[in-house]
Amino acid sequence: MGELINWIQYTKEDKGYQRNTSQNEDYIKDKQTPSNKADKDGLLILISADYDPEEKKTFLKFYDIKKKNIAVLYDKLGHKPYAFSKENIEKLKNNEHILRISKRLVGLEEVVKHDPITDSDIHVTKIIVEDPLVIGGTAASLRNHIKLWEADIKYYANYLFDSNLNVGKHYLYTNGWVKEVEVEHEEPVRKYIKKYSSEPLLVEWIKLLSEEVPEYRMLAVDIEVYVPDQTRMPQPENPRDPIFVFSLRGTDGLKKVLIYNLREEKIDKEGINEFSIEEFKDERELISRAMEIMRKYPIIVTFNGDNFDMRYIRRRAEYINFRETVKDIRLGRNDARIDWGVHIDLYRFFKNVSIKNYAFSGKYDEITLNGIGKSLVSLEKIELDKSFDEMTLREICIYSFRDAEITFRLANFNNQLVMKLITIIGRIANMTLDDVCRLSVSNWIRNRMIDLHRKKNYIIPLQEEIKNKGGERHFEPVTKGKKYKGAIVVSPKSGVHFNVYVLDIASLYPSIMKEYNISYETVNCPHPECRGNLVKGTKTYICKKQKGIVSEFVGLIRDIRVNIFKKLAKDKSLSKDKREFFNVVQNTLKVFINAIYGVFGSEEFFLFYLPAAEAVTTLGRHAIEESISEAENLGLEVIYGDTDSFFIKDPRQEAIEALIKKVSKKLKLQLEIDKIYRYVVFSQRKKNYFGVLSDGTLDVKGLVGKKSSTPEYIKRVFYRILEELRHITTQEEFEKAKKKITNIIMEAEEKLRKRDVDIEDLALAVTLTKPLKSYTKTTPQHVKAARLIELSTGRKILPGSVIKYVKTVDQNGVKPMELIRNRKEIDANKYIELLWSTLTQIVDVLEIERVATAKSRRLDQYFL
DNA sequence: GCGGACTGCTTACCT
DNA sequence: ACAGGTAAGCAGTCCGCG
Repeated sequence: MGELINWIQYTKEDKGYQRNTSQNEDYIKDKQTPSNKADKDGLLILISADYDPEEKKTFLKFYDIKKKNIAVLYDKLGHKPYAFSKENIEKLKNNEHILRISKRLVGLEEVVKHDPITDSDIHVTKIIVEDPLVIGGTAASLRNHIKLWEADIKYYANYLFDSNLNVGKHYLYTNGWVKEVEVEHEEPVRKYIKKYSSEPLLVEWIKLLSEEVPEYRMLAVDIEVYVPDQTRMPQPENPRDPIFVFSLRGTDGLKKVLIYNLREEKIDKEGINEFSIEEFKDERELISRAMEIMRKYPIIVTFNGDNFDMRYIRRRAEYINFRETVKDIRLGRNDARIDWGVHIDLYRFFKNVSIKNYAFSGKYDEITLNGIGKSLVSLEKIELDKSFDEMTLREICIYSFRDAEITFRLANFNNQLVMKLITIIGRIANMTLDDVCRLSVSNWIRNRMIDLHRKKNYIIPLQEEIKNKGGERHFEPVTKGKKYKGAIVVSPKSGVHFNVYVLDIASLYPSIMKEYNISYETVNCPHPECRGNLVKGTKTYICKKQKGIVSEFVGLIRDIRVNIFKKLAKDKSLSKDKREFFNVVQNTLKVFINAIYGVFGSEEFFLFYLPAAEAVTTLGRHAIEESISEAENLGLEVIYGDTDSFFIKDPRQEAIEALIKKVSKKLKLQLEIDKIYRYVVFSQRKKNYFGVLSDGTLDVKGLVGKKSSTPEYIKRVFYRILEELRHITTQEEFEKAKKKITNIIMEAEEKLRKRDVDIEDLALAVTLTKPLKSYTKTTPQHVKAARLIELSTGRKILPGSVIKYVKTVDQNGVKPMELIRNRKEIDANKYIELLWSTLTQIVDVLEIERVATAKSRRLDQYFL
């Protein structure tokens, strides 16, 4: 391995490990405080772990804060892979499958575990083996032949849980061991640690989450492959085309393009000062040099490197008999990891819906380098109007470097916000950074739940065991195909309403899970004495004796967020940077809190239990119904409600305060004023309205004019109308605005009729959500358009791509944007209909009417 | 053979 | 591979109609 991994020799020599059966022995020998804060010698942060199949050991990857390198440490505890069986030892000893693997069997041990479902201690057999593959991963593995518990947890994850290690935590290295280290905290943090000193669990979390996240040394990498005829994309699994460009951009200021000059072209470097160019005469030299540079960086960042860049490098090197040079790139089925550090694939990270919607509040919608770059760091790809064949190598270098630059900026903007996020998620989930950036929120939560089970010595139940608890479904879901009934939506009172307060129940579902002790083991628990503790309107009962593991976890992280990190984020005695950091922490906690209910309500989730999920929504419906009726008792007028929030028209201040008190007392839930509208406009449709908030900002919900698929032209008319409405403060002003709005509509319609609109602005943009082949039941318009693109250009349209098409007068009725040649093809009437149907949603309520039919209409035939 | 009523599919949104 | 509820447009089907 590389020169940078200084400590590997300490550990690799240490082969004579002993078997250690005590599963809870600390890796950490003792606690230590660094004598001097400035001296960061040996101060490490755990960021990753993996299993070395040759050494048959787990190794840990630490980020060395001072050296800004990776330190690798191999296992010294003699930890071994294992799983549990409920058969007793004697019986197992003679089991044919155990006999079959006896050579790789380390031992069988009887251990006591707590079974959360029966709430009792049970004796199980721990099957300890030499190699994780004995447990799972091959056809012959034990878990495919005998019933095992905890047999589908990655071995290195197991290792972290059992060794009491936590990803993202600081450790101190001395004499071949790492020790847990007490890092210094700032005064406000210390204050909280003191305040909650009677709750050790809470203190642990405060400490863990407030530790500093280092500034990582990283390198962004992007490669280009030379494909002679542009018709095909380079395929890593068939790497017949040469890699000819590596663009590299590092946090230390490195800006380099390495190019294999396969055309023997004189590259014009004049005026390029953004980066330097290194030329190579041979592809192998290029790859060697690129790998040499890459190995100097502990963190490699790519955009889609798992399935393209890193994979192609490895496969191509193998293809040209150059495997040795790239053997420290390890390809998995769906990922590419690097032995010398951590490879972060930003494509995987940004694709994650929790990241997209919660961490970045949906600021980007297209998951491409261009789309995300544009939205988050205001840098776009260089547009290509010709193929590499037709470009000079100079042009290709500039093009390629831009990609590396965007990737670099995505990883580095806002003080490495993305890396902070990944690290904090790693801390909360106790998951390696490699896994955090590749896996979804359900895996993050699963990982932490497994850790919590281990720490409580709970055996993790099988999905079938949870299902076998039984318990019926009590309410038919409203939506066909759903598993259980969800939230309620109260029909809006249509019309214009001034001075409207929106109240919402603070984190409704998580609060319910916490307050009502909802967890897979506490809902329909085994204790006869809890059977009377029913969820209203159901036969579901909830445990009164034990605190549920899920409930406890939600409660804990919710408390930490609300009581500590939200406050730290606003603590003026802290520096701006610190406050921002704590704000990222509290937002990351929010991601978890928001996702927990959904994850536990998902059938695939390993702790899914339908009666528990149903109990949450049932209690949620009660909560909002009770809140609304309490509001009405206080003489408040409720004009709309959805799930956890309701709208009150022109309320008395005291009534609101009284309501908040009442709900807090009666339901143990916190009502909050979410927002106040100067006015809000409802049609009769649910989840569709707009309003102007007290600070004058426009708030549009659900209306067609807001949808990403609506043509730009119609959107613009829509927002122009709303802009007219935005300034209105009184009923009288409404009347005046109506005239203006009518004019806007008439003008827009006239332009459409004359087809006096840019074709691009008429495109509907609809996402293809699955492969073209799998639309068998119907052929939606965007599918028709996508097929036309494939037919005429030969380009393959993949799921996730946004299809832009226009409505035409030909027999298809649609045509992809890029194939339109003539304005005459456009079906103007369809667009006029579309315009009206979009605007109806705002205009209806304002009593602006559309009178004549499309054909006979003239401008003066509109009236108010 | 045609058109309206209806159902189902698909997407994008809200909480 | 986090949930359910709602709106809207369109595709496809059924049914009545001398």
